Amino acid sequence: MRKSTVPIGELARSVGCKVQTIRYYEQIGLLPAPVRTAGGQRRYGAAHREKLSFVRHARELGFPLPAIRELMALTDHEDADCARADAIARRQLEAVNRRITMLNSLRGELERMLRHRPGRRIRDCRVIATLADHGLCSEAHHPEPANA
Amino acid sequence: MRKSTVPIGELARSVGCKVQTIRYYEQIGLLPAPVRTAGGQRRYGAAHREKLSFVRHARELGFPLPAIRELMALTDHEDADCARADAIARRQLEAVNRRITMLNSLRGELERMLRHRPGRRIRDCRVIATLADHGLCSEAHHPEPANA
DNA sequence: CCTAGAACCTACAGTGACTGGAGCTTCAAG
DNA sequence: CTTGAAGCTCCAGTCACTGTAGGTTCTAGG
Repeated sequence: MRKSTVPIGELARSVGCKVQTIRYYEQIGLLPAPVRTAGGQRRYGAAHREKLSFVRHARELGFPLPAIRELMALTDHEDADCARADAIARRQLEAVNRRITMLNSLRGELERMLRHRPGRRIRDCRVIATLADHGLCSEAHHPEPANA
Repeated sequence: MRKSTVPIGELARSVGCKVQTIRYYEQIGLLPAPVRTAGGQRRYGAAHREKLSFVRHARELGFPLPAIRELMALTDHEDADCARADAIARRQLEAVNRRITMLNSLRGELERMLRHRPGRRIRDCRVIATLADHGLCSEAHHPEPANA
C-alpha cells in the first residue's frame, strides 16, 4: 500500500486547527518542514500528523510553546527521564490553579457589583461607582488584568 | 492652595501601573492628553488620576478596553441609563464564568495526567502519552487554548 | 486534453494589551 | 552650576496566532 500524504488543508481539518497555524509552527521550528510537490505544495504523512496532534493537545491544556518544544524534545529520546515532563505539567497545573483562584475572586466582585436594580441613572450606578472607587471592593483583588 | 500636578512616573506609581501603559492609553485615546511643561513633560491632575484609576480597576476585572471606553463615555453623561453599564458588567461576568468552567475541566485533566510515579522513562510516561493520544483524556475538553 | 474553481504558495502585517530599549532632553536637588 | 533621575518620541517586541493580497498548483469533471 502506498504511503499516504495529505495537503495542509486536510491536515488542518483533521487536527482541528488553521492552515496558517501549521505554517506558523513550521516557521518557528516547532514542526519539521514537510515534503513538497514539484509545484511547491506541502504534503504531510502520519508522523507529522502525530506531532501536530501532540502540539495542539498541549496547547489546549494551556502549555506555552516553549514548554511544548521541550516536551517534544523529550519524546525524541526514549530513555529520557520522565521527571522533566512531570515538572512541566506540574508547573502548568499550578498556573491553572492560580488562575482559577483569581477568577473566582473576580467573579465574586462582579456579582456583588451587579447586585442592584438596573434602570437608574449613571450617577446612582453601582457598576460605575465600584469601578471609580476601589475602596468599594469588599476584598483585595489581584492587580494583574484578568482576561477571561 | 495651588492646584497640584504630578509627572507621569508619580502617577504610574500611585495607581500601580507602568509609565508606558499611561502613554499607551493616551495614544489610543482612552485618556485625554494632559498639560505639558515648557520642556514637554506631562503633568497630571486629580481628574486624570481618577480616570486612570477607573481604567486600571476595570482592567483588573478583565473588562476589555472597548468596553471600558464605553463605560467611561457613560460616566460623561449623568443622566445616562445605568442598564448599559450593567449589560457590560454582566457580559464580563459571563465570560469569567465560562473561563472558570473550562479551567476546572483542564485542571482535572492535568491532575489525572500527573497521577503516577515519576522517575520512569519517557516511553512509559503518562504525561507524554496523554498529550500524544487524545483518546486517553477521560472527558472532552474545549478546543480553545487555555492560557492560564 | 482542457477548464475551472478550490486550495495551495509567500510575504507582510494585524490582533489585544501592553512592554522595553535607543538616543536624546528636562527637571530638580544639592 | 552639576549631576543623575526621570522625562521625551520613536520603533519594535511579546505571545500565539490570524488574515489578506496577489499570485500558482492541483485535480475532478467534461
